[in-house]
Amino acid sequence: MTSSEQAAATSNNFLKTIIDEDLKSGKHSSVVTRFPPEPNGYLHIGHAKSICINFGLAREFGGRCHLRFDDTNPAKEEQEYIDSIKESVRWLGFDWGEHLYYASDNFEQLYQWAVYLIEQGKAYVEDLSGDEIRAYRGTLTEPGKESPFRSRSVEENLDLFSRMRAGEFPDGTRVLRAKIDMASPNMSLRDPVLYRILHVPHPHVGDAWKIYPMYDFAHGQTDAIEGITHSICTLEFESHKPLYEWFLDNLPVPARPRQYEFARLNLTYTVMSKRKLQELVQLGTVSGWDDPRMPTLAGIRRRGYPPAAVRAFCELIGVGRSDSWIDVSILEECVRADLNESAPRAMAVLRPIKLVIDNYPAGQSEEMQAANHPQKPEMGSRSIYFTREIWIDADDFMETPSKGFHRLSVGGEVKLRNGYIVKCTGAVKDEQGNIVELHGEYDPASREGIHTADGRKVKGVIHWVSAAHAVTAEVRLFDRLFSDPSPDRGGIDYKQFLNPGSVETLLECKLETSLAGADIETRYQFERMGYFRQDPKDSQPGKLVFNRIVTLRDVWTTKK
RNA sequence: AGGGGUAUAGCCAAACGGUAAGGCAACGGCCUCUGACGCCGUCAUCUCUUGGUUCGAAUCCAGGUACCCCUGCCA
Repeated sequence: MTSSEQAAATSNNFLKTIIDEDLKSGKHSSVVTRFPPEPNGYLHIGHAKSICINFGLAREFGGRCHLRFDDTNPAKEEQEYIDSIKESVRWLGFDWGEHLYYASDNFEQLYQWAVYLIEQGKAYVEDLSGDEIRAYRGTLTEPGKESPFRSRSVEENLDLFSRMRAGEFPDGTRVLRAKIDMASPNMSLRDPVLYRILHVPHPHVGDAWKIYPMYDFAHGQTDAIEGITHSICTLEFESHKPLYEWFLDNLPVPARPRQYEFARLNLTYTVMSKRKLQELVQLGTVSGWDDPRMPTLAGIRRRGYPPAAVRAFCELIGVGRSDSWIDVSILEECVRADLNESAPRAMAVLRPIKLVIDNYPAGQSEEMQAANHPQKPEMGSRSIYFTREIWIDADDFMETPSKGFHRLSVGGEVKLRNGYIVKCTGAVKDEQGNIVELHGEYDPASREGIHTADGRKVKGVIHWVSAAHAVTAEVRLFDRLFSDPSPDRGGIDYKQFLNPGSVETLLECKLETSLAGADIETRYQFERMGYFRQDPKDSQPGKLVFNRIVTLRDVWTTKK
């Protein structure tokens, strides 16, 4: 555990304080939370925060966390989303055990409770149209007025509601409403809609229902049925809390859950709304929901972010109630911290230029051992090969070096990582003056260390790959999807901030031979270049494709 | 006749009337066969603001200010 994780792990937040007190006072004997997505899209990094909070709290306090699909609006929901949500939660490292639930499994109970409310004179069937309901609702500063249908008899309401269920009426013709207070300053208490007619099949319960409960009528009661003790949601549900409690107060529910709200995650340089993400997919701006540049869990998974790094990130950013913007670089830093520990090192040349070692015999090949991790000998080593012709990165050569550049230049020398010190003796150019090949000489006595035969220390160490042994691969370098820190700030079309250089595809990269048989899941550090993993969709044994997960920190190029 | 929230460093964030944790970033320096990693050090006389209570206030009280959420038959 790094010091940052330690600090974060011990750091307090208001939810832990509440649970701690509830447990100590005996209000609850154990904690039960739930992660309740609607299966209407793919999960993103913002959901990861909620997943980590809910499952994390349950884990920390020895309770349990349910996975519950809040599937009350079949018009938007699909089995595909149910499957992908389960997969993403598992990928993140959480397990709901036996506790997989669907709000729709409670539809009959919810219906009975609606009937109960009607019998109590606390709900009525509304015949007003949607537009009329809106007009009657009033505004933020003016009270609403009561519907003429508000005073229908219990008998008529019961009859109409059962006929709604039976499918007698077309969509949109009637709704069931709670009779609360049309003058409440809280809009959600102005006779909220409980049920609407929807002749739409449901992904989980099929075509059993023609009416479906609204979120507000389902959520709290479902929490109560499942025995949820702490129902944790985001801040925008705060104004629904009085309604959440109104249902619990007016219905014979088996338990009394409490709702608590936290601030949702905002990340810089990306967009998080489902609508915008969907638009990027539809427009073809990205290759799909799992494009490695997307903030979706499917995307960062494909990109290669380790789930443990995402968990560490969620722990690090904390839980509060103030609107906050987290810089993506913090997420990236968590990814680096994780990968630095676990990723085996390898050498790969991304923008190859040939270096011919003139004093090395043609046809000779020397096998060398390279450590897989500089600080972890237990991770072993692999063979690399030194030959007369090698590839080095074009970025590691400057004909006339700028101040502070300590890589290769004509007349200069560098250490070839895990190999020899080599001195550049010249650059070959084509007619246009482009450098096409470098020549150099090696020092046979310089295998160990970075000191020359005469005791000088070379400043630069660069990576390289034997030309005779290299395997060619495609490498995709990703950058932020947007060039602005908050592309979805109001007023301006977020698409105008799209970063045209968010992906760069390099087709002729030269990798060391050990990478030819690389495991598809293994994440590597290509030394000095960053962390990489094979693209799980596009990489094949004969045609390798690597994704750059994240760069290394680089003070040299950021300073320039 | 509006209501409900939130303000602590560049970004997060702790503190629960006892004298401003921690992380990220930044800036110095050390180490290094990755300009990586690691290590050492610096970084709020002060908590949006104005008053008040108190021996003592980021914490309590009163008044301002800024931002967020709420007028779906979405969740």
